Amino acid sequence: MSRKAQHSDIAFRKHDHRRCQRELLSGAQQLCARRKQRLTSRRRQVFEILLASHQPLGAYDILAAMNRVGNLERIAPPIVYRALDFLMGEGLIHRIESKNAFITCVDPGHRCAAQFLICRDCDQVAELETEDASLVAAAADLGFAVDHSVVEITGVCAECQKHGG
Amino acid sequence: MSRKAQHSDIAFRKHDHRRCQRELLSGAQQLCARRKQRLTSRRRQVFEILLASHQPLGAYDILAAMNRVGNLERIAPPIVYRALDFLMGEGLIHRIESKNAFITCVDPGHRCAAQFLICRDCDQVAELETEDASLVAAAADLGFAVDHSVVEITGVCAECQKHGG
DNA sequence: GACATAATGTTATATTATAACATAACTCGA
DNA sequence: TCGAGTTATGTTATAATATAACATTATGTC
Repeated sequence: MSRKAQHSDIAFRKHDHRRCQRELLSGAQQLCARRKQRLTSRRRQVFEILLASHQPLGAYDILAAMNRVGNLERIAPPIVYRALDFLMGEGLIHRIESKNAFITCVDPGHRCAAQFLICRDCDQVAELETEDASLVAAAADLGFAVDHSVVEITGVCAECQKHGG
Repeated sequence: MSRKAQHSDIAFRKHDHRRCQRELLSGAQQLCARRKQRLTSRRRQVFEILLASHQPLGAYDILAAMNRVGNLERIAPPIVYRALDFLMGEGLIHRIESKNAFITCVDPGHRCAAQFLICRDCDQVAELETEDASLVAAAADLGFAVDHSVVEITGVCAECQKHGG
């Protein structure tokens, strides 16, 4: 079994999510510091909301979480979208196109195109970082210069297959 | 060079688009007839608008095209979305998630997961039908049952690289 | 033709995302 | 430390995408 597979199934296995969160947060802080980018409190707030979630969240879910904190402020959409743009720009989160949602990157800094396995039952997402050699080859054949790739596989994870029937 | 590549680059090469359209339309009619599905005039209208386009179109672009025909009727969004749902269900068109847009399938009936190369300059899309073996293997490793896959590669096609600089 | 079903039409509204501009906060050199 | 330039945040309004719910019409079948 490949390293990728070991890596990939984090979302589909029990693990210490608390620790996972702490590590990703401090990793993000270090990464931003190294790049002279500012992980401001708003940006961190959005990042932490995503970290705390086991599922991808829509921008308005994040917005609701921010407004739910019982305080007086009423956050508006652009604030969330701007924080999301920043976090995506730094590779700290990914956008799941087929769900209009966002999720933390399991391995920021490691700049390889991500691929996602999305369970339509439990809504969890596993991030892989395999590379599709045949697709890369086909693109090269056509002289197509790749910028960005979206690979999102929807289905049912092993756990949900057991339970769901 | 593989069959896929010969197939795939249709969108990025000169070809007889008229003939291409005619063939896809009659193919769609035959396919629906065989399946006892009704390619009604509304559905065909939407399909033809997509066929006539060299680019993916948003639902509201299609809507505008339908309302532009100088006649009195004012079509509303659900009509378009329902036709799109039908056409997707029959595999006659694809949805491009990263653009919220729709495009005709170059090879309906051939039920293999499609992959797209999307030029961000000219907005044209090449449909490939390669299969990502490593991803399929990774999914199998995890016991993940694949339902549907979205593979969308954005970049710049060969033609636009020449012109654009 | 009468019934059941499928498709279309209509109205209203939900969901996702951004434009445009005002204010505040940080940075850095004088 | 002041202030000019820049970056980030806040605010308001609205654009773009998509669906719910229900009324009407068309189609197929007996």
